[in-house]
Amino acid sequence: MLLCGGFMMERMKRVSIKDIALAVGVSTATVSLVLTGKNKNGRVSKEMSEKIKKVAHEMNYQPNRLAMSLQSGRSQTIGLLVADISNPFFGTLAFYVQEEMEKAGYAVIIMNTDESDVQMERMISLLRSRQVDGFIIVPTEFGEKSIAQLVDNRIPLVLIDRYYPSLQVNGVLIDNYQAAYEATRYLIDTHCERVALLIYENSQPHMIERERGYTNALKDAGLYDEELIKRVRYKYMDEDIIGAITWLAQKRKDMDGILFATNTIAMTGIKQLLNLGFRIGEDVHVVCFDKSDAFDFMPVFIPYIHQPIANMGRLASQLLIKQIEDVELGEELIHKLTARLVKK
Amino acid sequence: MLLCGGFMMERMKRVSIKDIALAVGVSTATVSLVLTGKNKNGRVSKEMSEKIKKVAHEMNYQPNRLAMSLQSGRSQTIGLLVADISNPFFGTLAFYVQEEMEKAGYAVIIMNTDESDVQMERMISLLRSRQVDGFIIVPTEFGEKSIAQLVDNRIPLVLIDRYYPSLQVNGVLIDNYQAAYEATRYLIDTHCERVALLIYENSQPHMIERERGYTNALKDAGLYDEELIKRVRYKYMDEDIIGAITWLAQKRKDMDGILFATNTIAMTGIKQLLNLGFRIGEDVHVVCFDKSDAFDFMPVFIPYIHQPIANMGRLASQLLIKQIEDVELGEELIHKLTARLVKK
DNA sequence: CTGAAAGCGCTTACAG
DNA sequence: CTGAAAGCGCTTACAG
Repeated sequence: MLLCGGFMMERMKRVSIKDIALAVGVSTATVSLVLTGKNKNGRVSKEMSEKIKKVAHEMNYQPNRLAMSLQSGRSQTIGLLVADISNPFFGTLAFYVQEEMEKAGYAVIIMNTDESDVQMERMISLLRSRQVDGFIIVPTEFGEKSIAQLVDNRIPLVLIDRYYPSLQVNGVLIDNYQAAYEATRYLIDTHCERVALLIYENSQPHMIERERGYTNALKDAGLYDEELIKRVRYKYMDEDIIGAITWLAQKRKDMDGILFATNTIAMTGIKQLLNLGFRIGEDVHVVCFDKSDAFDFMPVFIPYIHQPIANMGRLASQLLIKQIEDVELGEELIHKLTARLVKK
Repeated sequence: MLLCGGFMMERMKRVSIKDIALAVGVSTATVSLVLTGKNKNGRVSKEMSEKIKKVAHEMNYQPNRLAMSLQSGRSQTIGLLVADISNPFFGTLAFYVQEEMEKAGYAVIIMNTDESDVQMERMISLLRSRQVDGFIIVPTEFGEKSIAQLVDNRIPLVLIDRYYPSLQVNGVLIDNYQAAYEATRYLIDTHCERVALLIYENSQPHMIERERGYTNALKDAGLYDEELIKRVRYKYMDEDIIGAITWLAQKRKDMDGILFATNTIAMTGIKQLLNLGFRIGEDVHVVCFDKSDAFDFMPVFIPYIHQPIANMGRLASQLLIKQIEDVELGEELIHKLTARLVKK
């Protein structure tokens, strides 16, 4: 029984529950019951049930999830807001979020905020009007208000990679203080005495924590010097980094170590060090956040802080699903995973 | 007029057109008309119209796009299927597709096929049941049947990066033959006489074209040697590449150039060359597809074929939108963009 | 064991 | 100028 023989060349109207009901000679309610597997206590007879399934299959019935969603109030879709999907860190994060959510039957709509608060707000509202069941968000620097609104409205939400300390909301990130402390400590142990920090000029807690880890490690070793902290702007990153490295090279000829607060900063920073003739691992030691494929091509191994991206993505997804499905969540709001320093 | 004062702590039922109608004392039809801007020929009085807008705003009304979609049959959502979102090539592609589709009011659901035909089929069906308006797909090697079905059903669809020659469907990709020819020609001009090719063992047209470009360039120069073509498996890429390079180094000591058919192959390949003590640009010259940040760290510049990813993503999006909105499309089905060889 | 009816939140003829 | 009604494709009490 092929009902769509001659229509192959037209964009076909898809077959609905009604068409099946009509074909079998039964009500749509019965069809729905059978097809959704809610025919528990033998409500529909075995034979009828079989017949309905058979016809549905023959007619190549695909349920319209939009209609199901409208009915149930659940879209089985979540929104993932990242700063930039073309950045491998976020790409990988998206990969694992997607994988984990799909297992639970959710689709993921990914959008880029490009670090803009305005964009983030727009996208949240856009996705809400699409009735997403929840959000996983890498929040922007000054977007606290938009996030607070989600929290107030009890929208299922997990922040990832960064968070706002004032908000009562689930967060998944690494222990940035500990990671930066350990990385700095490593440089000290490598006999660096003048360790610089290159970091975003930015008030986000995860950056502040990294700076605090760096600062404390140096203070604990009696080596702290405020002048060695160089801040760069996200928008003018490249020129600021080049300027900072150049400055350090000229004014601070005793500089012998650098902690790069992000991988992106490290990429440009290391390039500039090489341009200026520094021999990494000899004239200057460096550590950075996150591995980059590029490091494999360096003549010397570049130590880095390994963020467990897969675990971050998976944990965030699991927390979100629990929120959506109203499962008890446990006390802990912020989940700090441990980042490992990889020294080779 | 704030109607939701005390409910802030409950997950609120969102305000609907009905609530507004009730509040203003008018029918839902009128509210809909005003709010969708379809109140052309003064159907609704100016004052009433203003009042409705005002109340809608005060009640913080957000339309439910699911309901709109069910009604209109348009979800304003498209599916983007890539091989792996954590790969920067696809991440960047996704970035531009997303950007372009968003401009036109479409959301993008991104999914990973992981190069699996089965996965691709599953995802297409999943997304169809979510009523996506169209697809942009990086097709898998043997997934022709799933794609053919979309074509038969006249689902708006654009293939990207790869295509199936037998199908009448829009495609956006680079001229792989020309690119590979030019790259190989460049190696010959650099005085290489024994140019190897490292390529996936794979029957996809884009790979075949790359091989054909390579082969013809060498034949035209009278330098072709079948033995210099080494095929690697996607699943066992690393070991196969290492094996291939090692083989070339041992058995083909006269090998003096390599064309890497993809960036991923190049990354491992170059690493292995370095491990074996080859000096790139001296003992052996290489060219590969796509730039990688890693190349900035090489002591010598690595020539690469620059694929115009942004243009590919944008063009694919525009073609898809035209299909969805039934705009005349022009004769050309396959759009081959020119890839540029970057020699520094 | 099965169906008629109401409803999810919208839009769109149709009638007045 | 405005409203009642039907419908998009489902599900879910309710009634029999």
